[in-house]
Order: sequence, then C-alpha cells, then structure tokens
Amino acid sequence: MAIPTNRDRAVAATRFRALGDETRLRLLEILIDGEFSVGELMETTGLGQSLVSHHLGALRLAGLVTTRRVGRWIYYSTYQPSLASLEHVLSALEPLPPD
Amino acid sequence: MAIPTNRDRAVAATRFRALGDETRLRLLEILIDGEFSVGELMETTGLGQSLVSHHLGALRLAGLVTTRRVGRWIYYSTYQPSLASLEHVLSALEPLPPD
DNA sequence: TTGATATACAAATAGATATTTATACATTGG
DNA sequence: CCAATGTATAAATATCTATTTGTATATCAA
Repeated sequence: MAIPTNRDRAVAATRFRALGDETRLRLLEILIDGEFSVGELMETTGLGQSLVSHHLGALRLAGLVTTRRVGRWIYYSTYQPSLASLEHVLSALEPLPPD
Repeated sequence: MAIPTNRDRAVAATRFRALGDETRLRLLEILIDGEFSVGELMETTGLGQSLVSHHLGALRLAGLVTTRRVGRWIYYSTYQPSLASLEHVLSALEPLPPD
C-alpha cells in the first residue's frame, strides 16, 4: 500500500471532518434511503433552509453527496462511489472503547 | 439494520471528528505499524510533547488507540477492534468527487 | 416580464478546536 | 527521599466551524 502523502491526508481529513457532525450524519442517513430536495430535507429534519443548504454544501465538497437539478428543485443523493453506505464506513469503527 | 439513535450519531460524529485532523491521521498511520511511546512519536513527527500528548488523548477518547504503561513510558497502539487498519476505513471513501 | 418559489451564498456571531506555554503528576535510579 | 525523565493537564490564544439572519440567484407560472 502506498505511503500516504500530505495531500492524501488533507483529503481524508476533510472527508472525515465532513462526517464528524451529527446534523450531517443525519442528512446522510436520510439520503442513503433515496434522493431528496432541500425542502424535503428541511421538512424531515425540521432544520432551517440555510442550515440544510450549508451542510449539504459541505457534504458535496467532501464528495459524499451529489446533486441533480429538476426545475427549481435540487435533488441530493449520496455519491455512491464515495459512500456505498454509511453503515459500511461505520462498521470499521463500531466497537466501543473499554476504558 | 437498526435505526441510528441520537446517541449513535454522537458517538460516530466524535469518532469521525477525531479522524478529521491531519496530525492525528499522521499519528494513526505510524501507530498502524506498531507500538510507540510519546517520545518516539515526537521524534518521528517533530511535534512538541504537549501537542502529541493532546492528540493521542483525543484518539484515545475516540476509542481509536489504546495505551500500555511500561515504566515511565506509555506506549500507544491502535485499538484493533475499532480500527483494524486506517487504509480500510479510508478505502470506503477514497474516490475523488467529479465536480 | 413579474411575482412566487427553491436554493445558494454572505455576513455576523457564538461556540468549538488546535497550538503553544507553563505546570503538575508519575516512575525510576541513585 | 531526591533529582531526572516521561507524560498529562491547565491556561491562554488563535483559528475554525456551526448556526442564524439577511440577501442574491435561478426557475417557473401567469
């Protein structure tokens, strides 16, 4: 396996940081089940428009979600090559520490 | 698969946040290759004592590393049940975004 | 073209985190 | 017990991030 470069680490850190927020994890969980517009995500989560948009933007920059515009709506979905499933990623970390 | 609770998400977010820092990723990479004391990690990375200790503490709280005291030294290593290999975790996210 | 709707973006602020410096604690050797 | 060594912790500060509020942009419907 190749030695990670500083750039590799920067990218990875950005990805992990994007996952390191409860609100974004919640949005991702929803998006794993399908494609949703910002408005639908607002309804489901009860969060404000700007906040949802902001977090989705962060997930997009991290390459975790992708978008598709349909008329006035923009539909978000998980970017599958990057995130086959959140469960998969989580499973590598799941067990709780002992101490 | 069970619906994630708020607590699940809080734990996961904490874990991801711990991984979302380049310095900590660097330390983890080193620890994947074996067990090292704080002093050794300072030498290898060129970072200050306090900073190394601080980051290791964060990794420990996140359940990503574990410790073993031998005399005055404290040896850090990856907590295997939690992190079989950083590469494994990274591989789940590796591909870069298109846009 | 105009008003309404859906979303993004900017600015402001509050809160969290990384880093540094200084100090405390624990263990060993003498 | 005392000095030295290895590590943790506290305090201070600077930087980053989440959230809120306000505004801009894009698309549609009439």
